[in-house]
Amino acid sequence: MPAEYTNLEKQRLEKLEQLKQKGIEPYPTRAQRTHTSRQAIEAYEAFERENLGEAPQVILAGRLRSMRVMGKITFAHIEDGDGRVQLFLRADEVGVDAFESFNKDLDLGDFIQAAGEMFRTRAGEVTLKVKEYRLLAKAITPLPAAKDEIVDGQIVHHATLADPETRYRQRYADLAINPEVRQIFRTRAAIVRAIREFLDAQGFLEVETPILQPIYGGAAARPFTTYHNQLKQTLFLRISFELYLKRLLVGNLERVYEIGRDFRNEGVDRTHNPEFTQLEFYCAYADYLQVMEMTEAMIVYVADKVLGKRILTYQGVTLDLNPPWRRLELRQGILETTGIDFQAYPTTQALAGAMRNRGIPVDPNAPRGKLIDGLIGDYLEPTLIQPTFLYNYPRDISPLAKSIPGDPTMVERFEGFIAGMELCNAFTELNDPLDQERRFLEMGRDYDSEDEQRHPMDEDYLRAMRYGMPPNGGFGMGIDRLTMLFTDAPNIREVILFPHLREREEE
RNA sequence: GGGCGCGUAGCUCAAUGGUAGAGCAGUGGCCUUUUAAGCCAUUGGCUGAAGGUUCGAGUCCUUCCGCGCUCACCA
Repeated sequence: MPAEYTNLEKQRLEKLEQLKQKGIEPYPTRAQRTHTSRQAIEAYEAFERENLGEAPQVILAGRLRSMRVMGKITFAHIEDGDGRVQLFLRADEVGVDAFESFNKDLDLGDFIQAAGEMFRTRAGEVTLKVKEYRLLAKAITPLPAAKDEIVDGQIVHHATLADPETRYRQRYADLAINPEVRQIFRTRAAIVRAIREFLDAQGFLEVETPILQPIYGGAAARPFTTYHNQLKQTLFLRISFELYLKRLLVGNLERVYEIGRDFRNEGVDRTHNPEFTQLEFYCAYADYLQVMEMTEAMIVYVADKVLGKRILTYQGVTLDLNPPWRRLELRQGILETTGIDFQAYPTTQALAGAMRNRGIPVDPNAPRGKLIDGLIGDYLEPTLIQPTFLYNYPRDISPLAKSIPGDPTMVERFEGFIAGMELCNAFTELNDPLDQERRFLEMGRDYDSEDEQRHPMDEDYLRAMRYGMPPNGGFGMGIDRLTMLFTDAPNIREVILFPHLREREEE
């Protein structure tokens, strides 16, 4: 079904026709460029500084972002990957026809290349004096923002694309006109790069494990389901990497990590997207306290590398990433925020009673661990603004973590919180195959009775563990949320290029 | 899924139930150092969709679609 063109698009299609009639190919196959905008400006400044003989001759390429036609001369700006540079055209230098065509046939948003000599205008801007230019690609649809200026190197928008729906659905347009959006994704890439550097330097091996899995596990989320036609097999998109990465420890790979996509068929909100990027690493012979220290070191390494600072502002709040982070025992934290010492209420009923006494609503179907988890989310998590490790969790919400010696009800697990947001989750990994089997069975029983969601028994994982798994510490962290912190993004969608939105009927 | 809010020109936004407007960009002019260039003129709308109330609906009511916030859900 052909697109319905707007009036503005029809005008541009007419210009396209006029160009063709003049023998100008609106989408030539090849382009030329000798300098980026920044390189050209730097080359000219070097020429000025060092009194070189001749001003630099350059060919620049980029997108036309502004045009000021003033009779026999025209000023314009093109934008490329490095920034913007001004073009200056004079009818008597480019030729009258080419000059007229530049003013009439080109539009904001078109890609062009321009050749000439760099100079500095009276107003002081380093500018390309165009001898020749060539259209590289005609834009039919106008970019949604048209007016902005550059003040002290900062782009000030006077009109912009603000509607979040359009920004996310047409991210290409958002990126094309909002340089700060491009910057978010450069920062995101830098974060991932820095994490790799940090882990690689410590002898970790980066691996890739299956995304399509016959049995999902490693987290408590509902999965997406799919189907392999030829194998006639139902498959799940992974909800975590954990069980596959720990199999690798059985295989004598002592330190492994993976950075990749997880998929969870759950609600969508400010901090949750159905697919998100996760880092998980597993480190043989480490426990959760060592992982805690690694976490601090890694985050600080990334902050130094990416931001060049360890104190950042997130949504108006100053956050200090300098280690050591606050360490707060979960039991103590819940006691302080709710007045409930869950250790004093060892059964679901006793804990539920204590909660009701304090006016805290209780889900009658929730087991004890879920009640405690609820207290964390509702009362504790919002108070954890500065980086905090919450540690020692109840066993029954942590089926893959190892018990604390001498306390079978609790496990060696911590979660890292910043800005009231859960950032990471780690534990001393359970490596006792018999205990693990018991936990799986308990979970199956639990989920059978209360949850509609059954956690499948992963027999191959148990078999792997029976071969012997070294004691190890494991770690998981959401890259999207770390990027939110580092880019001061209020919403996870700001840091995902193409966030999932409900499908909309077009036309 | 519940509650609240929003949806008007390409973009950003106006418009007591009474003729749908502005700025920007677009179009036509003038202009040889501008930079949100300026000046003159001017095009552009199925007001998210469908019903209803009314003499009359962008505005009130109902349903639907989409987005945002929020609650619920979410080891």
